[in-house]
Amino acid sequence: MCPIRITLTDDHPLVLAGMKALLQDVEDIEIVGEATDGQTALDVIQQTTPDIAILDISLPGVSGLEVARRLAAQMPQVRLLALTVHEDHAYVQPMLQAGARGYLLKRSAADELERAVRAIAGGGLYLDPAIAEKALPSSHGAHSSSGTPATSELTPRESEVLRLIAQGFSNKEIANQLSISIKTVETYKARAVEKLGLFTRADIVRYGVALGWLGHPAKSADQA
Amino acid sequence: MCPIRITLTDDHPLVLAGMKALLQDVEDIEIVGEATDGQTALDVIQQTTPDIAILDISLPGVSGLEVARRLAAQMPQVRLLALTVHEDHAYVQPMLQAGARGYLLKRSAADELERAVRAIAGGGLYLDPAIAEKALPSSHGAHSSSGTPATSELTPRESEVLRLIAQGFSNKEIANQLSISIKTVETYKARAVEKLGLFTRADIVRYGVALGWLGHPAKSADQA
DNA sequence: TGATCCGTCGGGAAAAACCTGACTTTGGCT
DNA sequence: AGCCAAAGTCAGGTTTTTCCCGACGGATCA
Repeated sequence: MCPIRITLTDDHPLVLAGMKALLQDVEDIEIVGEATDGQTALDVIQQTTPDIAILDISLPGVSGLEVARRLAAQMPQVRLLALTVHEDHAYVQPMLQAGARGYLLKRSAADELERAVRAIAGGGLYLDPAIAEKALPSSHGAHSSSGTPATSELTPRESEVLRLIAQGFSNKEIANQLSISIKTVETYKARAVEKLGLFTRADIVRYGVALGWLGHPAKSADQA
Repeated sequence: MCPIRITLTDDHPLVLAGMKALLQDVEDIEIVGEATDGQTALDVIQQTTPDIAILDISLPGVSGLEVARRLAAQMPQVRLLALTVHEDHAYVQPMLQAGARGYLLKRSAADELERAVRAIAGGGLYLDPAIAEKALPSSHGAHSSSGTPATSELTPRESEVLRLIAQGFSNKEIANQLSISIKTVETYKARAVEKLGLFTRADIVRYGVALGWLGHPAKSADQA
């Protein structure tokens, strides 16, 4: 039997190296590629066509979610294992809808990683126990045709504004950054919080934290 | 020669296991303890008295900074290597003042970890190149006598208010939470931003992120 | 060929934040 | 004992921001 071929993606080289060290000791697992950002991950995965692509969701540049969506469209045979610190439901669902076959938390036990890999390699689906509880109950049928079911389907503008708000920018500052009117910013914000059921700025910040918009000091400076 | 004895602390078991895997392959390095929270870290370190304690700064419960300060007071012979995602200057300085002998970023290359360990074990001080630049220029002479030179000497109240602001709460919400007048909250905020040289809310959020006030979705719920 | 969604704005009312100034208590210093 | 600085507390009044309601053109889709 040929080994399970895996690519790893995490924006922290140290964490990446750690996971690699963890996995490469295992007999029938082979690390065939690594990346520390979304674009590179896409490239590496396309070049190596691994059995499983493990990727952190919070990536600089192209986000993990974006990577997942593109892979689902371009290389559906590659199975995705999402690996992240975020256990918020709002984040799990989109990831699974984007085609992820597994969702593991960084706070998970180390041996869960191998377990998840084997489960997915065997064609299964593996969710961390902690999130499995949350993810399953509210589940839905299976409509991946038109695109977006319920929550979290913000328009790009809405999402952008919400992120900037979470980062502490005022409507005026956002208006300047995006070169639009304050009024427009207010509209996006209003529509976004309406869709997501958020009320206070603190809600928005929490949402942003869950989505990985914050907590990555070094990165940022993306949209222009 | 006896090996370098090390304890590891990181709140993500997976990351912890990864670093362990990275380090334990090295000849003269021995992992003598692990922890995933600040209190446990303190216990483990006190029990094992390692040569070097590697600890992530953003920890649930007792923060890494707090751990560093207590260790500096109780076990100065244990050398600390701070390991974190935060490369903000505002975070490096307090950590070094708290006695850390090294500061490494998770975005650092993997071999830097071993390098840092050896440097510190040899009695040296190791800063990640990326932060060394920032840390050194603005530096200071060597006044560790009275305590706090310039920044970050917020009163408890100021710090508390600033944290809540970073989390997105309005002055009014904070006033309610702390059972004080809005006006008082405004005063603390004003004094805090004055001391820290912050200007916009976004500045405050960034400061909070650097201090680990945000970015830990699952955790929180501390002060009452 | 309407309905709907997205991006874009304005006016005016309401809320929040900001600036200036002030009072009290605690503690150290002379 | 008197002095003074720092920390905690608050108010009045002005400025800024946000919030609510409404609107319009373009694209898309049935």
